[in-house]
Formats: sequence, structure tokens, C-alpha cells
Amino acid sequence: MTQSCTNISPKQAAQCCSPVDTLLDPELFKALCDPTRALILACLIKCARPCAVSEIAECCAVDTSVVSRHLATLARAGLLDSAKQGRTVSYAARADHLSRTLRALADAVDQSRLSPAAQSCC
Amino acid sequence: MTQSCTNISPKQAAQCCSPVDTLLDPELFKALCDPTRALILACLIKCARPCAVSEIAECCAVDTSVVSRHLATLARAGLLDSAKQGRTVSYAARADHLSRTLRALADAVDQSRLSPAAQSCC
DNA sequence: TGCATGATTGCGTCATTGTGCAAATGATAG
DNA sequence: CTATCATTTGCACAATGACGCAATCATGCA
Repeated sequence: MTQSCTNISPKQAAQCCSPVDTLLDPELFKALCDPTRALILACLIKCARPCAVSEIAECCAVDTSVVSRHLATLARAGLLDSAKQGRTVSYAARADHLSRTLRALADAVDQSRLSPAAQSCC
Repeated sequence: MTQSCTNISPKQAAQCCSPVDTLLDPELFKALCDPTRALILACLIKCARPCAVSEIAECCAVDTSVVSRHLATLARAGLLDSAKQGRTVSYAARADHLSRTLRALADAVDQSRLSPAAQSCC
């Protein structure tokens, strides 16, 4: 590890690909940045079982249609699984996937901290 | 651990406080959900050193004033440290804080998964 | 076949936010 | 004191997104 490698510019860093780049995914955080969605996801994580849309709607103060849209958004981000049975649709938190994703990002951040300016390309 | 405790409704879960509730903080994710901000933060994490605003502005395609605002947002969310020296302001990623926060959330999620419907209040 | 129910979608509205430009602020050098 | 440089702030504009209501779709039941 040389001195020159530990003191690169942000511009150089931008071209220097690291796991952080892909794991720090704005699309994932976009799903989590809304208070109503965060509440819904927290409920589903704590329930730890598939829940129907109407059931989930009871835990927040917005219209069922809004809840439905939020659930679709969370599912699209990979945070929920959905299953249709009859006319009810159940959503369940993908808790394992979420915690693994968070840990992977934490690992990548720590990696950059320990070996700055990833020697992968500088 | 009884059966009745592992099958609560989302509404009950909402009233059941868990570390997930506070750690799944929309305010944090709001800071991370913008592509430009994510890029800036990734750069600072990879640099692993304090960088001036003008320096950071070189790594993304928006106006310096926009970068300045994004940096303020990230700092307000606790993701960056700022230090003023003369007329230049330097921002540095709080990588340790970020990775600790992510791991704490991952732990809370796993905890809910292993002991559903936190026995803390149900 | 008709009707009720759970979920989704279309649409209009309102609030928020990302952006660029210009002006202002703060600090250093001549 | 004035000019210059780094950063921030004011302002206007456009895009995005959350929301409620109503209509629609899909399924189950009489």
C-alpha cells in the first residue's frame, strides 16, 4: 500500500469501482425513504408471516389503495414476497434478504475504510 | 414462546415496539435515495479522507451549488463530517457510523425473524 | 348468472425536492 | 481596501411522488 494510493481525488475515486458502488443502490433506499412504507415494512418484519393487504392496511392511516401501491413498491425493490391465494394477496417481508443486503453494504464500507481507494483499479 | 405470540396481526405488530422501528428510519434513507447523493457518498467512502466541495463537485455532473446542498443533506443525516478551514469546507464520510448503523438494523431484522412478534410487549 | 369482496389502477391534486443561475457571504491575497 | 476564490443561499421551474376517490379487475359465493 503506497502513499499515492491512499490519497486519490474524488474524481479518481468515482472511476474506481468498488462493491460500494453497486450496493449503495439509490433504488433500494427509494423504497425505504417513505414513512408509510417504512411503517409497513416494520410491521411485516415484526409479524414475520405473510399478511393480506386489507390486514396490513389496518396498521396505517392511509387508504387501502395507497397501501397496495406501497406494497407493490416494496416488492419491486425485493423487500417483500407476494403470493396470491383466491382473491387475497399476501405480502411477507424478505427479512433474510434485507439483513444480508445491509451486511454486504456494511462490509463494503468497512473494506473501503481499511484499504482506501480500492487497489482494484488505482 | 407460545403459538399465540407468533401469529399476531400487523395492527398488533404496529403497537409492538422493536429496535426495528427506530432503526428503519426513513430520514436516513431519504438521504441515500437520490442518485447524485449516493454517488457523492460512494466517492467519499472510497476516498476515505476529507475532500473539499469543489473537489467533490468534479466527480459528478451537477452544479457546485447542487453538490453543496447534497453535502449538507448528507451531513444532516449524520453520514458526513464537515470541517471548515479557511475558505474551503471539507466533508468526509462517517464510514464507521454508517456501517455500524447498517449492522444494527440487520441485527434487529434478524432478531425479529428469529423471535417473531417481539415478546417485549405482546 | 348475479352479487359481494379483496386488490389494483386511473386520474386529479397537492407537497416535496432536485436543479441551474445569479447573488450573497466569508476568507485570503495583493 | 479591493479583488479574487470557495461555498452557500435565494429564487424560479420542472419532475417526482404520495394521496384520496372512483372505477375496474379478479375471485368466491348464493
